Amino acid sequence: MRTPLDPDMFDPVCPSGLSPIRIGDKWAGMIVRCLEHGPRRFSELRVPLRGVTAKALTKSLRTLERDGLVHRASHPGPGRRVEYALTPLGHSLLAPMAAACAWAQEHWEELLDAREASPHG
Amino acid sequence: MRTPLDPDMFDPVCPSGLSPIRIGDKWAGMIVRCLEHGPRRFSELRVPLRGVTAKALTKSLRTLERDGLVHRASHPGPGRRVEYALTPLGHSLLAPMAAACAWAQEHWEELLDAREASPHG
DNA sequence: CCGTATCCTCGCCGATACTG
DNA sequence: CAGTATCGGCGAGGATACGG
Repeated sequence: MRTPLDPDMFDPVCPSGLSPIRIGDKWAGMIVRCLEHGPRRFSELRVPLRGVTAKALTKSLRTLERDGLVHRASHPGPGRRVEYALTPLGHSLLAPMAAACAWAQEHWEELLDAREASPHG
Repeated sequence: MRTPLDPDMFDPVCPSGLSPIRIGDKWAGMIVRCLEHGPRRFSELRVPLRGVTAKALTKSLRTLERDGLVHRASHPGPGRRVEYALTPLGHSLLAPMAAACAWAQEHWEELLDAREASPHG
Protein backbone atom coordinates (compact mmCIF):
# COMPACT_ATOMS: atom_id res chain seq x y z
CA MET A 1 0.00 0.00 0.00
CA ARG A 2 1.07 3.55 -0.55
CA THR A 3 1.70 6.03 2.24
CA PRO A 4 -1.49 7.73 3.39
CA LEU A 5 -1.66 11.48 3.11
CA ASP A 6 -0.79 13.34 6.28
CA PRO A 7 -4.10 14.63 7.65
CA ASP A 8 -2.27 17.66 9.04
CA MET A 9 -0.31 18.55 5.94
CA PHE A 10 -2.34 21.74 5.57
CA ASP A 11 -2.79 22.51 9.21
CA PRO A 12 -2.66 26.29 9.16
CA VAL A 13 0.35 26.84 11.40
CA CYS A 14 1.79 28.98 8.64
CA PRO A 15 -1.56 30.13 7.26
CA SER A 16 -1.17 29.69 3.51
CA GLY A 17 -4.16 31.95 2.97
CA LEU A 18 -1.81 34.70 4.07
CA SER A 19 0.51 34.38 1.11
CA PRO A 20 -0.21 36.63 -1.86
CA ILE A 21 0.79 33.76 -4.13
CA ARG A 22 -2.07 31.48 -5.09
CA ILE A 23 -2.51 28.52 -7.43
CA GLY A 24 -5.90 28.42 -9.11
CA ASP A 25 -8.86 28.50 -6.74
CA LYS A 26 -8.97 27.95 -3.02
CA TRP A 27 -8.12 24.25 -3.18
CA ALA A 28 -6.16 23.77 -6.41
CA GLY A 29 -2.70 24.35 -4.98
CA MET A 30 -3.28 21.95 -2.12
CA ILE A 31 -4.67 19.33 -4.48
CA VAL A 32 -1.60 19.53 -6.69
CA ARG A 33 0.64 19.07 -3.68
CA CYS A 34 -1.42 16.06 -2.56
CA LEU A 35 -0.84 14.46 -5.96
CA GLU A 36 2.88 15.19 -6.01
CA HIS A 37 3.95 11.64 -5.17
CA GLY A 38 1.35 9.67 -7.07
CA PRO A 39 -2.36 9.23 -7.75
CA ARG A 40 -4.96 9.70 -5.04
CA ARG A 41 -8.61 8.81 -4.68
CA PHE A 42 -11.36 11.38 -4.24
CA SER A 43 -11.93 10.42 -0.62
CA GLU A 44 -8.21 10.43 0.09
CA LEU A 45 -8.00 14.06 -0.99
CA ARG A 46 -10.77 15.05 1.38
CA VAL A 47 -8.70 14.11 4.43
CA PRO A 48 -5.90 16.72 4.36
CA LEU A 49 -8.20 19.28 2.75
CA ARG A 50 -10.17 19.53 5.92
CA GLY A 51 -13.54 21.07 5.50
CA VAL A 52 -13.65 20.85 1.73
CA THR A 53 -17.11 19.90 0.56
CA ALA A 54 -17.57 17.29 -2.17
CA LYS A 55 -18.97 20.00 -4.37
CA ALA A 56 -15.98 22.30 -4.02
CA LEU A 57 -13.48 19.48 -4.43
CA THR A 58 -15.25 18.23 -7.54
CA LYS A 59 -15.31 21.66 -9.07
CA SER A 60 -11.65 22.28 -8.39
CA LEU A 61 -10.70 18.88 -9.81
CA ARG A 62 -12.82 19.45 -12.93
CA THR A 63 -11.06 22.75 -13.57
CA LEU A 64 -7.64 21.15 -13.13
CA GLU A 65 -8.71 18.37 -15.46
CA ARG A 66 -10.02 20.78 -18.08
CA ASP A 67 -6.72 22.65 -18.04
CA GLY A 68 -4.74 19.44 -18.52
CA LEU A 69 -3.06 19.57 -15.13
CA VAL A 70 -4.78 16.54 -13.61
CA HIS A 71 -5.95 13.24 -15.09
CA ARG A 72 -9.06 11.44 -13.87
CA ALA A 73 -9.28 7.65 -14.04
CA SER A 74 -12.53 5.92 -13.12
CA HIS A 75 -12.38 2.22 -12.31
CA PRO A 76 -15.95 0.90 -12.29
CA GLY A 77 -17.44 -2.00 -10.39
CA PRO A 78 -18.83 -2.46 -6.92
CA GLY A 79 -16.87 -0.39 -4.45
CA ARG A 80 -16.19 2.04 -7.26
CA ARG A 81 -12.79 3.74 -7.39
CA VAL A 82 -11.78 7.05 -8.99
CA GLU A 83 -8.17 8.17 -9.02
CA TYR A 84 -6.69 11.55 -9.77
CA ALA A 85 -3.10 12.05 -10.86
CA LEU A 86 -0.90 14.87 -12.12
CA THR A 87 -0.27 15.02 -15.85
CA PRO A 88 3.25 15.94 -17.00
CA LEU A 89 1.97 19.50 -17.35
CA GLY A 90 0.60 19.42 -13.83
CA HIS A 91 3.87 18.02 -12.59
CA SER A 92 5.75 20.91 -14.19
CA LEU A 93 3.77 23.26 -11.93
CA LEU A 94 5.58 21.89 -8.90
CA ALA A 95 8.73 23.90 -9.62
CA PRO A 96 7.17 27.39 -9.52
CA MET A 97 4.99 26.25 -6.65
CA ALA A 98 8.08 25.30 -4.69
CA ALA A 99 9.45 28.80 -5.24
CA ALA A 100 6.15 30.26 -4.04
CA CYS A 101 6.05 28.03 -0.95
CA ALA A 102 9.66 28.87 -0.10
CA TRP A 103 8.86 32.57 -0.28
CA ALA A 104 5.81 32.18 1.93
CA GLN A 105 7.71 30.16 4.53
CA GLU A 106 10.51 32.69 4.61
CA HIS A 107 8.33 35.76 4.82
CA TRP A 108 4.97 35.00 6.40
CA GLU A 109 6.11 36.37 9.73
CA GLU A 110 7.05 39.66 8.11
CA LEU A 111 3.61 39.70 6.50
CA LEU A 112 1.94 39.15 9.85
CA ASP A 113 4.05 41.87 11.46
CA ALA A 114 3.17 44.30 8.68
CA ARG A 115 -0.53 43.56 9.07
CA GLU A 116 -0.48 44.06 12.79
CA ALA A 117 1.48 47.29 12.46
CA SER A 118 -0.98 48.54 9.86
CA PRO A 119 -3.96 50.70 10.90
CA HIS A 120 -6.12 48.28 8.98
CA GLY A 121 -4.56 45.35 10.88
CA MET B 1 12.52 61.90 -16.33
CA ARG B 2 12.12 58.22 -15.86
CA THR B 3 10.98 55.84 -18.56
CA PRO B 4 7.20 55.76 -18.89
CA LEU B 5 5.47 52.45 -18.38
CA ASP B 6 4.71 50.55 -21.57
CA PRO B 7 0.96 50.94 -22.07
CA ASP B 8 0.89 47.49 -23.69
CA MET B 9 2.90 45.66 -21.07
CA PHE B 10 -0.17 43.67 -20.07
CA ASP B 11 -1.73 43.39 -23.46
CA PRO B 12 -3.23 39.91 -23.22
CA VAL B 13 -1.34 38.23 -26.04
CA CYS B 14 -0.45 35.52 -23.57
CA PRO B 15 -3.54 35.90 -21.40
CA SER B 16 -2.19 35.94 -17.89
CA GLY B 17 -5.66 35.24 -16.55
CA LEU B 18 -5.12 31.79 -18.01
CA SER B 19 -2.32 30.88 -15.66
CA PRO B 20 -3.31 29.05 -12.49
CA ILE B 21 -0.63 31.01 -10.66
CA ARG B 22 -1.86 34.28 -9.22
CA ILE B 23 -0.38 36.99 -7.00
CA GLY B 24 -2.91 38.49 -4.63
CA ASP B 25 -6.05 39.83 -6.28
CA LYS B 26 -6.73 40.56 -9.90
CA TRP B 27 -4.33 43.50 -10.15
CA ALA B 28 -1.70 42.90 -7.46
CA GLY B 29 0.73 40.93 -9.60
CA MET B 30 0.65 43.51 -12.37
CA ILE B 31 1.11 46.34 -9.89
CA VAL B 32 4.20 44.68 -8.43
CA ARG B 33 5.66 44.28 -11.88
CA CYS B 34 4.94 47.93 -12.67
CA LEU B 35 6.91 48.92 -9.59
CA GLU B 36 9.82 46.63 -10.33
CA HIS B 37 12.14 49.39 -11.56
CA GLY B 38 11.16 52.20 -9.24
CA PRO B 39 8.29 54.20 -7.77
CA ARG B 40 5.23 55.07 -9.81
CA ARG B 41 2.35 57.48 -9.39
CA PHE B 42 -1.26 56.40 -9.06
CA SER B 43 -2.15 57.71 -12.49
CA GLU B 44 0.90 56.09 -14.04
CA LEU B 45 -0.26 52.71 -12.84
CA ARG B 46 -3.65 53.14 -14.46
CA VAL B 47 -2.13 53.26 -17.94
CA PRO B 48 -0.83 49.69 -18.38
CA LEU B 49 -3.59 48.30 -16.14
CA ARG B 50 -6.15 49.12 -18.76
CA GLY B 51 -9.67 49.12 -17.51
CA VAL B 52 -8.82 49.23 -13.84
CA THR B 53 -11.13 51.55 -11.97
CA ALA B 54 -9.76 53.93 -9.37
CA LYS B 55 -11.64 51.99 -6.73
CA ALA B 56 -10.15 48.63 -7.68
CA LEU B 57 -6.63 50.04 -7.98
CA THR B 58 -6.92 51.77 -4.62
CA LYS B 59 -8.14 48.63 -2.94
CA SER B 60 -5.36 46.51 -4.39
CA LEU B 61 -2.74 49.09 -3.39
CA ARG B 62 -4.14 49.33 0.15
CA THR B 63 -3.90 45.57 0.56
CA LEU B 64 -0.33 45.54 -0.73
CA GLU B 65 0.48 48.38 1.64
CA ARG B 66 -1.15 46.66 4.61
CA ASP B 67 0.91 43.53 3.92
CA GLY B 68 4.12 45.52 3.79
CA LEU B 69 4.79 44.85 0.12
CA VAL B 70 4.29 48.40 -1.13
CA HIS B 71 5.03 51.78 0.39
CA ARG B 72 2.85 54.83 -0.20
CA ALA B 73 4.35 58.33 -0.18
CA SER B 74 2.07 61.33 -0.44
CA HIS B 75 3.64 64.64 -1.45
CA PRO B 76 1.09 67.36 -0.70
CA GLY B 77 0.61 70.71 -2.32
CA PRO B 78 -1.23 71.91 -5.40
CA GLY B 79 -0.96 69.34 -8.18
CA ARG B 80 -0.74 66.73 -5.45
CA ARG B 81 1.49 63.71 -6.06
CA VAL B 82 1.30 60.22 -4.57
CA GLU B 83 3.95 57.64 -5.29
CA TYR B 84 3.96 53.92 -4.71
CA ALA B 85 7.12 51.82 -4.43
CA LEU B 86 8.06 48.27 -3.55
CA THR B 87 9.37 47.66 -0.06
CA PRO B 88 12.28 45.21 0.32
CA LEU B 89 9.68 42.56 1.14
CA GLY B 90 7.74 43.43 -1.99
CA HIS B 91 10.92 43.30 -4.00
CA SER B 92 11.62 39.79 -2.70
CA LEU B 93 8.37 38.69 -4.31
CA LEU B 94 9.87 39.27 -7.75
CA ALA B 95 11.87 36.03 -7.65
CA PRO B 96 8.95 33.62 -7.21
CA MET B 97 6.92 35.76 -9.59
CA ALA B 98 9.59 35.32 -12.23
CA ALA B 99 9.32 31.55 -11.82
CA ALA B 100 5.55 31.80 -12.17
CA CYS B 101 5.79 33.98 -15.27
CA ALA B 102 8.34 31.67 -16.85
CA TRP B 103 6.03 28.71 -16.30
CA ALA B 104 3.08 30.54 -17.81
CA GLN B 105 5.05 31.64 -20.86
CA GLU B 106 6.33 28.12 -21.43
CA HIS B 107 3.01 26.36 -20.98
CA TRP B 108 0.09 28.62 -21.81
CA GLU B 109 -0.29 27.07 -25.24
CA GLU B 110 -0.58 23.62 -23.67
CA LEU B 111 -3.20 25.03 -21.33
CA LEU B 112 -5.18 26.44 -24.25
CA ASP B 113 -4.90 23.16 -26.15
CA ALA B 114 -6.14 21.22 -23.12
CA ARG B 115 -9.10 23.56 -22.72
CA GLU B 116 -10.12 23.30 -26.32
CA ALA B 117 -9.78 19.51 -26.28
CA SER B 118 -11.89 19.33 -23.14
CA PRO B 119 -15.65 18.74 -23.36
CA HIS B 120 -16.07 21.75 -21.13
CA GLY B 121 -13.96 23.87 -23.54
C1' DC C 1 -4.81 64.43 -9.23
C1' DC C 2 -6.16 61.07 -6.03
C1' DG C 3 -9.16 59.19 -4.41
C1' DT C 4 -14.48 57.95 -1.72
C1' DA C 5 -19.34 56.67 -1.82
C1' DT C 6 -23.11 53.94 -3.71
C1' DC C 7 -25.22 50.61 -6.20
C1' DC C 8 -25.18 46.43 -8.64
C1' DT C 9 -24.08 41.89 -10.54
C1' DC C 10 -21.79 37.73 -10.58
C1' DG C 11 -19.55 33.68 -9.13
C1' DC C 12 -17.16 31.28 -5.07
C1' DC C 13 -17.98 28.50 -1.67
C1' DG C 14 -20.30 26.32 2.49
C1' DA C 15 -24.52 23.71 4.16
C1' DT C 16 -27.62 20.30 3.40
C1' DA C 17 -30.00 16.70 1.18
C1' DC C 18 -30.09 13.20 -2.18
C1' DT C 19 -28.41 9.42 -5.89
C1' DG C 20 -26.20 5.39 -8.76
C1' DC D 1 -17.72 5.66 -2.82
C1' DA D 2 -18.08 9.51 -5.71
C1' DG D 3 -20.47 12.46 -6.77
C1' DT D 4 -25.16 15.89 -8.12
C1' DA D 5 -29.02 19.28 -6.74
C1' DT D 6 -30.47 23.21 -4.47
C1' DC D 7 -30.30 27.15 -1.50
C1' DG D 8 -28.13 31.06 0.28
C1' DG D 9 -24.44 34.28 2.22
C1' DC D 10 -20.68 36.90 1.13
C1' DG D 11 -17.16 39.39 -1.09
C1' DA D 12 -14.78 40.78 -5.60
C1' DG D 13 -15.00 43.92 -8.60
C1' DG D 14 -17.29 47.02 -12.39
C1' DA D 15 -20.22 51.53 -13.27
C1' DT D 16 -21.14 55.80 -11.99
C1' DA D 17 -21.18 59.92 -9.37
C1' DC D 18 -19.05 62.92 -6.22
C1' DG D 19 -15.28 65.25 -2.99
C1' DG D 20 -10.68 67.47 -1.23
